[in-house]
Amino acid sequence: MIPTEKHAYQLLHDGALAFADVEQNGMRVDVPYLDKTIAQTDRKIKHLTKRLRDSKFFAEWRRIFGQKTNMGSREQLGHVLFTFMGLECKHRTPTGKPKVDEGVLEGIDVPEVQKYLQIEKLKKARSTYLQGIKREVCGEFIHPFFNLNLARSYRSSSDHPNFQNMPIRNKQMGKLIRSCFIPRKGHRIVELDYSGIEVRIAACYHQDSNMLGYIHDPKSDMHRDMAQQIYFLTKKQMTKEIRFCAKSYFVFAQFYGDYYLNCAKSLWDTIDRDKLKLADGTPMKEHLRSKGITELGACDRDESPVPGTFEHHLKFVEHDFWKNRFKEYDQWKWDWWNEYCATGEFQMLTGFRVHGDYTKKQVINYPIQGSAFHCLLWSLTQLNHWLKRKKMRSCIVGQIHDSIVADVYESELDDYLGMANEISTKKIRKHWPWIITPLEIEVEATGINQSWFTKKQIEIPT
DNA sequence: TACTTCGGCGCC
DNA sequence: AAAGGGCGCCGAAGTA
Repeated sequence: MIPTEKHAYQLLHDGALAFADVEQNGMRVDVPYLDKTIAQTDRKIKHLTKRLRDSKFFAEWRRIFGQKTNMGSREQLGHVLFTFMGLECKHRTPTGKPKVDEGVLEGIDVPEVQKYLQIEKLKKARSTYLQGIKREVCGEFIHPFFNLNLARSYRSSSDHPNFQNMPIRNKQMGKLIRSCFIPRKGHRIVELDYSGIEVRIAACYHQDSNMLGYIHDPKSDMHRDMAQQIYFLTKKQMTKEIRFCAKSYFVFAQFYGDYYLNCAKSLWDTIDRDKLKLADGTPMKEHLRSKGITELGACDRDESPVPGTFEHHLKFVEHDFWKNRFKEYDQWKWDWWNEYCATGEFQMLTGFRVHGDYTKKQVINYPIQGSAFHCLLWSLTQLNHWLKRKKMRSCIVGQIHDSIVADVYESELDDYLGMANEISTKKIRKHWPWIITPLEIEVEATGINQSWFTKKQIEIPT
């Protein structure tokens, strides 16, 4: 069956009804913890702010801005650093003002600037998350909205509060915020994720033979191979951290349409920031030096890269990536774009006919992002339907693009996981035969009555 | 006071 | 040839 627009409509209709259930279910909040944490964070911010205010650095700041002094203003901080202290401003925003973001400030060797960053992190936690959650608490639940009508890519979005951007990468911040969320009594929070769904769905479009090889062969690993090539490593020298860097800053960046200059720079900066080492402990920069690479390079798009620089190497890696390794994927991107240019529209595998004014990257990314999300949406809808039909105590409480968050009753865990696995990896492929790649899920769960922060990977019962 | 824009930052 | 895809929310600053 080739999906048609009618099926596409039905997907969103049923999805919207399922989301209404999810919104009504809501996520339980540990209100005493939330209140305690707001007060605590408040105190921390006040304390750190006072210390910064008493510094010589801030006296200078106040001398410059007088009555208008505002410690929360990055623009003012940038002015102090780049105009009055004479530091070189290397990065500007699209409107030409000095960039004063975390990346820039981290590279400035002034203790007060590092204090400022620490305060800003806490303010983000307080305003966007702690107070944002508090504002929406009703009883002891929040009921975030999940929208199907806002994202141009045909994904979903979430608001009031946005459930799809709760901190997790920064462990400290993740703990602070995710500890706010707890399961219902006698339940666990169970989160299932599609593994690499975008890569797999992309392959359903371009059908690149090398990519399909990677997806089908469990012993192969695209990110590991790219890490080895980027950093000149043998399999034995690899670490998880190195693989993660290659995956985030090269492979995914390339898939989204980035190019070697940005990739080279972020990969290079990460080496020092994360203190990357080989498996045997050799520092990464020392290793690269032994391979003849001593510096990043100018990263100026008007100058061609100099041999011996990391930038020059990455240009080669990028070329090899698209012209050798994944050349059929590369060809598909052009064919897909040209087809759009000729007809003014493209059709997603999930049946959406998309027309309008789009850039090349949008034309290439939307069908992949959109269809990948639609797999999640279809699975969530089926799973929700099953939970209701069986009158189970477990319920779905949220969704994050490629994952489903549920509040699962102790004795229903195995049934829930069995059915979730059945629907999201097997039934979906009967429903959509265009999915030519295997789909897999991973599951993380908290202990009974434990907060979302404590989730750990668990096995899916067979 | 109400609104918009910008820069920034959290997530996939 | 150009040069990071998709979201929502925050505070600062400017305008009406």
